[in-house]
Amino acid sequence: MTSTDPSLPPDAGVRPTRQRTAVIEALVSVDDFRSARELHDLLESREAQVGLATVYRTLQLLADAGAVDVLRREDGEATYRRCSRHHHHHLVCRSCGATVEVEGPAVERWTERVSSEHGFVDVSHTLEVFGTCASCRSA
Amino acid sequence: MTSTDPSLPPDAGVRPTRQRTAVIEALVSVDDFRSARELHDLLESREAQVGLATVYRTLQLLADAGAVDVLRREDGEATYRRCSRHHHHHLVCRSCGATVEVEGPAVERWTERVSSEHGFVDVSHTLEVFGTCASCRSA
DNA sequence: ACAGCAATGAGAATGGTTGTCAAAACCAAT
DNA sequence: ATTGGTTTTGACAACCATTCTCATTGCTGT
Repeated sequence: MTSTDPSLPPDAGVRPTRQRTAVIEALVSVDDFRSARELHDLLESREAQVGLATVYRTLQLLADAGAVDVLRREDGEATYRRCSRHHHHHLVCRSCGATVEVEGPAVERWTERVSSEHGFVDVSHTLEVFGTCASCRSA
Repeated sequence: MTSTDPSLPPDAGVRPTRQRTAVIEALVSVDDFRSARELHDLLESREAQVGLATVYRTLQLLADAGAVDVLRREDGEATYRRCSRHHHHHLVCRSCGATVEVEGPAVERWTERVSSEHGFVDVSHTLEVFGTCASCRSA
């Protein structure tokens, strides 16, 4: 099997199967945050034949590898999106779900400063911005 | 603004019952994020006799009123904490769960700027910082 | 081909959260 | 106090996302 798949990490013991490829392609084609069930439905409509459990497993794999970002909706349901590898945040339209990746050096600095002021080490952070995008505003 | 009165807002139709008072007192006594089940267990150990469903309902009520903050753990479970009413963020120790409320004018400005740059309106944001606090570091 | 490990699928199990609904508590006005 | 109407509660069922189980299948290197 040609390991030309660009999205799976070249780690040992991880095989690029038909199912995993299908999940990744689904993620690439819809460039928005989608839940596992939504992705599974999409795959079904494409006759891709992937079990729901496998979708979950693959998403977890990708999330651990840092290939997708995980975002929780208000109700706690996890959604996934293929993302660039460098650190960034999201601007999410709460109406249509459109997302924009944004960087915030100021935020990174602020996080650093505040956490060290309080004696916290080994810090990470989550930051998501929700709003109404331009097209949804006029619509 | 910062009413330290641990009571419900004087909105019409909302009654300060024994159960609601108990939930609020539990929230006040443990000044950390706790899940509904954890709070329910705590109430039971205090012989407070409050049904789990009522705990959920009360927490939702308080969250809607802005009297408590909701934070989701990694696994998606919702946790609640009594908080000051003004806008702030949290510094959370991922080892002991201790939380510090922090303010970030720089973050607020950045959020404003970035969202308007992308044509987003009516924006809100979530920002949580996770790390290891000083006492857990030395322990 | 063979052995061994990885991956899958189907369904069951788990667990947080919400819904249902009859009973109880409460408030206001007689 | 007694009514009458509304709110709240509790026990349990229902829901739903996620994980687990495990027998079966697929892949890989020898």
